[in-house]
Amino acid sequence: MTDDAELKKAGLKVTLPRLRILELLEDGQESDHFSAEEIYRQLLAAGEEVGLATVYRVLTQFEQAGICVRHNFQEGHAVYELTPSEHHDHMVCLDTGHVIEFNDTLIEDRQKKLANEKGYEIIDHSMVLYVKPIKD
Amino acid sequence: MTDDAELKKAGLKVTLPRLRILELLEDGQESDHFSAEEIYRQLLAAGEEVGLATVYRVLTQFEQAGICVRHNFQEGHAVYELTPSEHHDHMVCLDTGHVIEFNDTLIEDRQKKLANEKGYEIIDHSMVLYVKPIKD
DNA sequence: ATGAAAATAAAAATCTTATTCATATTCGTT
DNA sequence: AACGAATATGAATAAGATTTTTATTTTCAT
Repeated sequence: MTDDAELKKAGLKVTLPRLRILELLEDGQESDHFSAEEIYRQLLAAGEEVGLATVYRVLTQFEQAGICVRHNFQEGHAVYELTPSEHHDHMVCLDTGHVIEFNDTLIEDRQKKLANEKGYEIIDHSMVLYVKPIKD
Repeated sequence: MTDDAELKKAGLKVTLPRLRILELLEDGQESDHFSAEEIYRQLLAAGEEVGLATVYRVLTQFEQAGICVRHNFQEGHAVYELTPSEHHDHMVCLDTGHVIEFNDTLIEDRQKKLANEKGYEIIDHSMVLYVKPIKD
């Protein structure tokens, strides 16, 4: 689907800031998770005249529309990534800050089971492994 | 170990704010995870003359000393609990805010295995299940 | 008891995110 | 292609959480 259509489907008017932010998220998709501040600086660096308030507003709208998801790692600010087609969890390398995505059905199933045993259903979950490279 | 000794062992001078905050964490241990603001209000309510800045400072020191651990759930502020003797993860009820602690070695082992497969060792991890009661 | 080192309270600063508001842009209808 | 209502924008400001600064007070080894 085109970015244009993606925004319309979400009931959002097609504006330059929204297109640029969506493109940014799509471009970096494999490499990175972005903070609002990072997106803001990249837009400025690219010559866009955008306000930080707009970045936050748009990211919130994207999140509500299901276009992207927000993660609260431990850096004191949220990071966003395009909503992945398949759910995944994260490893964050404490040395490099690199983010690795992974998915494990064994864990997912177990989580459901544990919640059910306590009388709950899982609405959402977050699992982040903070790791360092094994030295050998 | 006495609170007094606990502080000294951490290289922290024994002061009233530190004792009071430590007591608070110990008292509520089973029931709750506290935000800095909550601790501050409880101390004020108890007649202590303590500054919010001190609460934050002391909590940070406690965390560095390993006395307590900080969690970043999704409420916009961190919560603290005494460092548990056995590691556990959390379910947070989205209806009531209630926090349930649990531990599952099956998941823990699997996490280690997944990290190792990618060439990493786990330094820390966080797993939070956001849940709602099953209606039947 | 004394004094150096460390801790405190209060205020102000910071950082992240949200809101207000006057202006500008989108887009369905002419 | 222009109009106009609805919506979006940017700048400034506000709000909430946490940290830092600074002058004063407290701890604790002597």
